[in-house]
Amino acid sequence: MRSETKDKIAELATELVQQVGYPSLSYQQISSQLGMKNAAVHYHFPSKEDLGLDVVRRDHEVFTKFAASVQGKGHTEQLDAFLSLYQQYLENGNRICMIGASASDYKQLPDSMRQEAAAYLTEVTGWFTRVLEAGKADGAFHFKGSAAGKAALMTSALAGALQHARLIGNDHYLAVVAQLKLELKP
Amino acid sequence: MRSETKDKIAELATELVQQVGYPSLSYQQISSQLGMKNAAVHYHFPSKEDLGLDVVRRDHEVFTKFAASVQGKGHTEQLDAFLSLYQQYLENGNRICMIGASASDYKQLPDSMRQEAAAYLTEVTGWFTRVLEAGKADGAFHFKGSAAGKAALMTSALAGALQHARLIGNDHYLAVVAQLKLELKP
DNA sequence: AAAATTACTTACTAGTTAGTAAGTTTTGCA
DNA sequence: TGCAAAACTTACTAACTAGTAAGTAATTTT
Repeated sequence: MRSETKDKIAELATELVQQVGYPSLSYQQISSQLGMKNAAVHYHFPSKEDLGLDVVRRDHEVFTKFAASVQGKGHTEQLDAFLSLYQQYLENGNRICMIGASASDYKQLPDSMRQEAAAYLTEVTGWFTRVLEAGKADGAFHFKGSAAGKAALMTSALAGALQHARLIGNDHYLAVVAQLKLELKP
Repeated sequence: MRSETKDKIAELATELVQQVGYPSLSYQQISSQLGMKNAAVHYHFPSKEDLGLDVVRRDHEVFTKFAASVQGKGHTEQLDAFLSLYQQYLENGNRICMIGASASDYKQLPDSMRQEAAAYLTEVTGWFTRVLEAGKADGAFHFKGSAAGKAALMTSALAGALQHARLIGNDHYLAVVAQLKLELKP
């Protein structure tokens, strides 16, 4: 019987980080929202760094499993699957992605979280690069320059679009996605 | 003799918001760094909302003046001027742009700041749209789809790239800029 | 059944936060 | 020179922050 409470804390903390950021994440908010005491959260995650690191790690794992789950599928299909993953954040309370949240909170992050977030972003851009590269080879995608450059552009555009959508509405995100897909057409 | 102190507070607050975000901006940090007392900052900016709103307004004004200053120049030149404006953030302590900072801190922002940031972003995307549209008409730029869609993509990509550069290095931002410029070539 | 481990609660600390009220100094002006 | 307004300082508050030590109840292991 593994710790359900720890999972619940991590899940809520994940949502809160995507909503308000790591610095504004508080033990009080977590404990009250889960109907427990402050110290109970500290029991599972002694320090805030422990909690924050676990949050980023879990989100990283979600992506890794996602990448494995779409492996072998068509390149357009893989891209669409990623886009709908991000779109869920938008529709679920205008969250931003974990990488974007980590990057904007960067200066307040402990080193362990910085490194984990960097590894996460490196893996995502790597995945994008491979999908784009392969998609170009089999004629599914078209773009100028290197796959790595295009991947860098796309990841940053999507992260930025999620954030900008908060300010000027979800249509902005949809417009960015539409433009990206349009430009990838052969 | 206008208030120099108020300007200095606003300037430091601007830098801090771009570094650590609005929620982590503290009167204590500002006052100690400027060699004054907490209450002195409150004298000029009674509430944190007053300060935060002024910070976004001033940054908005900087952009408005920038846009006016490059008006009439070549479209490629205008775009390059904007890019070097952003690149200064990167080189000056890995700041992120005010709009990106506002968007990621959105859930913690008072309404006045949300509205000001939204107006700011609307103005920036509008400026981009006009520059792209005109640049396409005179053959300086090439892109598929609408200028508005391309503008949405570019603003989000640049904001996201500034943030991602914190995690994986400044080369990421440069790669995104290079890709954007490459794709705009006729 | 006893011992030990897990999962908490109670109660607290030291530090930080925005914000305020009242008093003081500095500055500009008549 | 004297008055008034501007620009502060001193001293404080209430609320919040992460974190801890000690105690308790439940569960698991021996």
